[in-house]
Amino acid sequence: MVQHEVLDRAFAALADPTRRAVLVRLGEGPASLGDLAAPTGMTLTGMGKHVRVLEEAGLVRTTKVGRTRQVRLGTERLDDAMAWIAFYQRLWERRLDGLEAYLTLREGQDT
Amino acid sequence: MVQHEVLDRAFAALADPTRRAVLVRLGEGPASLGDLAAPTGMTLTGMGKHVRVLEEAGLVRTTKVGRTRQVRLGTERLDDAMAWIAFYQRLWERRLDGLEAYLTLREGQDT
DNA sequence: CATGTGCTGAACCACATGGTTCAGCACGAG
DNA sequence: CTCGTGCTGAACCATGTGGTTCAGCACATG
Repeated sequence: MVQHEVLDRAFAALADPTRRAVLVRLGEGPASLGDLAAPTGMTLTGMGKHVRVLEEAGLVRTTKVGRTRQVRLGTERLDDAMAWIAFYQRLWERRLDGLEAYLTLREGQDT
Repeated sequence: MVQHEVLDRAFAALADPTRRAVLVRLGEGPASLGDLAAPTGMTLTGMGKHVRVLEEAGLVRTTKVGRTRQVRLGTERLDDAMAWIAFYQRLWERRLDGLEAYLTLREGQDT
């Protein structure tokens, strides 16, 4: 099941609203760094850092086109992240079915 | 679609291998802080911080039982996190079907 | 009641993150 | 060739993170 570092980077990358916004934006098609920075009011350098984080997490791929850098989606890692959640979630679901029932029962009874 | 802060916390919480391990461990049933700290070789205080992060992210619920703190799963937020990924992933999939085809085509042709 | 154990809070540390400014490189257009 | 634009790198800053130690509170047990 997937290396830890991979998940670390992927989840960390997703933990920032600016970066999630970039991903959403990229869903509409590739964009240059400037395109991505403009709507946020952030500096190019700032956006550059975010994009690098996304790239190192494998959520995005970039290529230099002339003097602009094109950024586009690369969803493989997103699959990894979701796979992790999905796997354990399913595993837990069964547990919780029984557990929740047990707890609701207990909560009714004082201590 | 889910508040940003909620996702921030959930993803950030998942971005640490220690915390993911805690979640996995809790899948086997509730545990005390000490139970969780022991196998990691971490101090109680350290583990306490991790658990607090998980709790603030809504991934875990804790209750004080006597002088020990019982930690157990609370998967609602995990649903949120997965929902976000799943939503956009599906949205992107279509895009990428076309896009990837286009790109593979281009890659074959020199520049 | 006395004591040991489990947790909590405060203070501290090193390092990562999210952002800036400023200087400069490199490419495309005139 | 020259110039403006888009990006990049370095330096810097404030704040957050992941961990520690140490002091102390609170509960269960003898």
